[in-house]
Amino acid sequence: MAKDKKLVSEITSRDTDFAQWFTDICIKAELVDYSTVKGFMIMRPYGFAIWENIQRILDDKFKATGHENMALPLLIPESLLQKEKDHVNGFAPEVAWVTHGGDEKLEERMCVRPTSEVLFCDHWKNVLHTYRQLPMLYNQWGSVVRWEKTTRPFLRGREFWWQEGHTIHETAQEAIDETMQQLDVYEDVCENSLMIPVIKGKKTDSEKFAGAVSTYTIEAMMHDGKALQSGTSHYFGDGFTKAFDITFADRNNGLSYPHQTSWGMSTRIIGAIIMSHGDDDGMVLPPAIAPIQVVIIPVAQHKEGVLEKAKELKSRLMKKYRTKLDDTDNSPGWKFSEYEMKGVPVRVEIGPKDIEQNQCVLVRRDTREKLFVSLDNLETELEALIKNIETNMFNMAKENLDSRTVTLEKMEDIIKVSKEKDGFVRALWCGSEQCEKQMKEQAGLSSRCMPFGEQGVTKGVCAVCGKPTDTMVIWGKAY
RNA sequence: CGGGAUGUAGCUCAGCUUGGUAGAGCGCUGCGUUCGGGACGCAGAGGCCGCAGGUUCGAAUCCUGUCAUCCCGACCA
Repeated sequence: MAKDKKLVSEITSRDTDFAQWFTDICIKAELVDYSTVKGFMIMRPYGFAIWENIQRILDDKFKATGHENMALPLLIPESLLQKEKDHVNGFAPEVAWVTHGGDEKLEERMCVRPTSEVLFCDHWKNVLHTYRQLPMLYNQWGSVVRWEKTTRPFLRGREFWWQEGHTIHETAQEAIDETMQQLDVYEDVCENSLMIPVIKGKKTDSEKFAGAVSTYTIEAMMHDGKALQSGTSHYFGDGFTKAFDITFADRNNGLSYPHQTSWGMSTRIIGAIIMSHGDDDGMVLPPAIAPIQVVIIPVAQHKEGVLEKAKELKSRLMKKYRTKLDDTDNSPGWKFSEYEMKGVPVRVEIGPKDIEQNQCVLVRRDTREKLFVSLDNLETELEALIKNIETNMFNMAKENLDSRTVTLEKMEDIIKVSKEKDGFVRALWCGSEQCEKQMKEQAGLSSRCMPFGEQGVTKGVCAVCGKPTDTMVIWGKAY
């Protein structure tokens, strides 16, 4: 059969309507369901299993770098939210308010946390006394609420699940190092576990977190050329700790304000996985986070010996992989499509013909290539195949990123290119908010980040106003 | 928050113009035949036609209101 033919008619073709394709996958692959409250999604077991696997990887890395998990209240009294001026201005317009307890009106209304900076500050104020307690390296797994006007599964919801790391440090430098370290953790997880290449950099002032001194980001490019912020790390300096009057006895027996960070990654990353790797037949999941890594499909399972052999393979593979044997009475063709839609990295087919020849068929999800493998070296072949799949997934995503990134100098070229197709534009910027605004109005592009490393090193003039500058910016359309 | 559209079975929708017993496909249940790319036959279950008023002998259908959802813009992890 033709390789480019779409197998599953229920999924809209990716090139026909990318947004609809994405929604189809979320629903058909049973990742989420809509709830009766707009913007609040139900994460179904398969979708949640993906999140659990991501959580595990992140959590291990947080623990390895000395962080501890804890849990803070869901509600924030209005007076507490008000304490840091920039922060409240940024979040107040989009919080949900609790005004009553039972039938009784509350003395002070409380918002459902949109993020927990002020809660951590309120806590630190009580427990921090001496430099000997620093740093405090905390993380919280939970959900937050932001009353968004438009919502989409994973990408934007009124409630979303995430982790938020919050730390305080004795010195500014220590906090800055922490900010960078956690950004590197996110980069590592994206590139080495999720197989999504990212661009690491700093946000411009207009794009930074409300209340932060500086915000850092990893930006990924989706298959349609749009950007998705995949993780952020903020350096707060002592802005919050001064606003909350958090002090400690320092090494000279004076009172000092600690320096603070926060960093987060959310279930939005699942959207990034879908939109980076998926194709017309459904998801393509990175093996590291796939709830099912290997699915065994018996062919003609009613025939003698087939199911027994399939079970035997399952018990062998279970030792190393999350393995599922589908012995329901759906047809093999139905099963093929089902697990392709769900993005299972490797399918093992075993039927009477295979058993005769002591072999099985391995089919990789990313390329759909078939491999006939002797049952004697199944494990070694499978291990190599999975490595190969991971490399290929990263390379494909990288190729998309590279081929859709252009470096431009003149505004007219930027306008022209951004009208033709979505992608990243590298262009110099003088640093003024005015020019950033103009880029948005004329070319429809927002600044994604000022990239680190080689990407950022250059000299020339601002693409908008022509002033000399050495600040490179990645511009793009964002989700 | 502005502009547009849509609410009928679990899902996708037909029926509404011209009022008169609630429909199809897919999915679901049961039995049988199948099984190497979403198999087939037969039998079944499933509905407050978004909600509230009104007109009428009679409303899914006409009128008014209301709620919800989706798309496009402005705002956003």
